[in-house]
Amino acid sequence: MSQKIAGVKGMNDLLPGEIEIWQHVEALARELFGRFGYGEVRTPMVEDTALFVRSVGEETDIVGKEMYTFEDKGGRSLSLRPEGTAPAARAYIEHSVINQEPITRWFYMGPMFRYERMKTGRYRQFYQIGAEAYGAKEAAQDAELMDMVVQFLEALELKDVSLNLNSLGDEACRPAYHTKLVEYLRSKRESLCADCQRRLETNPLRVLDCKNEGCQAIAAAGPNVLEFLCEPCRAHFDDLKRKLTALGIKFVENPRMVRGLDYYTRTVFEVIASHPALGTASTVCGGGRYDKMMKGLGGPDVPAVGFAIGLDRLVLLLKESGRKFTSSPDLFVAVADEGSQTDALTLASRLRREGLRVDFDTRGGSLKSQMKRADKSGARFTLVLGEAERTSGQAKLKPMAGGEPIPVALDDVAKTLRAQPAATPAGPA
RNA sequence: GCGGCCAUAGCUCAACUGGUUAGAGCGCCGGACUGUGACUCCGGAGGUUACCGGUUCGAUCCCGGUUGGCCGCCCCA
Repeated sequence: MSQKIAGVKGMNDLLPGEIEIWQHVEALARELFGRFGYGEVRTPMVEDTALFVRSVGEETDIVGKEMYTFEDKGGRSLSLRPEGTAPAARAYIEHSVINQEPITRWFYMGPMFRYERMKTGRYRQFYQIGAEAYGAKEAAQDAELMDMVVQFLEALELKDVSLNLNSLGDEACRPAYHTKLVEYLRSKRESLCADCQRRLETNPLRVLDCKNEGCQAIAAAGPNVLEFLCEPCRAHFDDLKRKLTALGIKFVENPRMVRGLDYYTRTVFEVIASHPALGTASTVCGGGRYDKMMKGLGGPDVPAVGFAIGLDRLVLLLKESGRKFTSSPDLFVAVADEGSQTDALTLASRLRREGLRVDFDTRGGSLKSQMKRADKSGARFTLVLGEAERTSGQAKLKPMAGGEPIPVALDDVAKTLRAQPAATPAGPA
């Protein structure tokens, strides 16, 4: 017996029955983002490793220990993309888009890869839908982007989500805050948890969102990043809050929210969904402004702001909602006798050409078994084709939810079926 | 990367402290009803008990390893 081959750990198959949810979310994103003027881009899933090292940051966990990095046969160091912002920026630079238009709005969707310990809502191949706006440093751009996220989540009918907002300042004010924070945390070192004592040296900002109660109290009493913002950063943040309010977008100002990627300046935001099905994977969207990244990658000095939505987590929430996303056939064509199979196949073909969703059991078999299949398919109507129908040219549309069969000419099936009122949701007990 | 829990049919789960041929529900296939699904009844297929090794007269059960899944930490979407 040959060995069974299993899928790679942390990388999942999506089959019919579940894929419809993904398609629903993706279709909605394309439609809605298009309304906002965002165009879709597709970049390769593999990039030069240096792209991520220079943008995401060498010291981040993502680059430091989670990338799928390998050498190709030409000796190049390549990596499976762990996120989508850097590849999009690379494409933007490479195609000199800045010289063609002053403002560019892009979105993308597709798989990302991080070698991590798996959990609910966290996989090694996971999917993001992201958007990036290049060329506008104004707070209005941040606000428009967040409006798009909010409208997207609303359209998905997701409840219990909250938008967290913060500003990390820029190169003019962040260093002073950083120094002050480290100074303060050092003075409280003995009271911090073991993890935070380590973070103090590696990534002091991370102490701010430690779950430990003692650390939270210490962080809350420490220097507030928002109080260290320089005047331009302060003005930008205030402007953003005013515009969000004008848009009717509720947000929570959270001066202790930090993000794991190095490229952010000024605005950072997260959308948190509180649902038990997500466990600790409650962040469904994260984003922010990265005004310095383009230049850092050797491109033009172009400001940018973007976000990424975790599609896997959205799908988990939609599964929990119990909503149905599958669509059923309009008609099932059943064959009464073997001699009618070719005509049935031809009929099904014609009706599909006319736009109907038609199911048909190509194996034939007893009429009873075909009826069972028709029932299971969820088809609205079943049409039985046999010798009698072929000679008379007349058949019946049997409503699977119950009721009287509707006489129909074989030449008129699509028209007659479309004229039928939608099935009544109410059924007998 | 660290700590803990778990793995039996396609799915959800049984099988007293180690003891004959590993069961049920759902699903699937067929029949009762030979041109009509659902409800009911009857029957059938489907398992190397995740994998490898050990202890034992005997292992689904005990032990070790591997792989995979879940939870917390870390981190993030």
